[in-house]
Amino acid sequence: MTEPNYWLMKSEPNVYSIANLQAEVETLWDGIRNYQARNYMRLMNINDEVFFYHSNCKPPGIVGLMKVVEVNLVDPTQFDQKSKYHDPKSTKNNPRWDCPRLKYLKTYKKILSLQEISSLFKPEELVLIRKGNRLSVMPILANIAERLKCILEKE
DNA sequence: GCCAACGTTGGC
DNA sequence: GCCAACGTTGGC
Repeated sequence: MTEPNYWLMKSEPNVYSIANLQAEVETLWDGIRNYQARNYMRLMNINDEVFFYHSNCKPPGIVGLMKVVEVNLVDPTQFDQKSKYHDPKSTKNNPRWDCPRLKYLKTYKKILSLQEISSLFKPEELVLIRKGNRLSVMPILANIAERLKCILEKE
């Protein structure tokens, strides 16, 4: 089995932050409208671990850890006419968008900034630091995930 | 605000 | 299927 067990997901903290997740404990990771990101979410398994990345803030970086608790749930926002994620082409019988439910595990004491990540890893090791990467969900190889956790958990 | 790197749309 | 035009993400 070469299926990935670790992931990284981006969110803008002014929209949904690690503190919001900590307060909620669990959340449906809805609103993803990119097919590649959706397809990665479809590969997720229960108990996979997910790094929480704050984007579009200063500094951007990894701030916490989550766990997958449910997979392949229909994203309800696609049917919500008031939602910015409403998709008129999606039907109840054939929904286009689905998502996992994620559970809060921890907030790291210190953010691991994109700048630090870029200095510690090579672009071929992490999709995140490849130039122009716009994916909001991406797989992390197990050995890279272990290195990330080591760095994040010390101090 | 700029721009790189895609993704999406729609005419043909 | 091609491709031009346009939209989006997100770091800087």
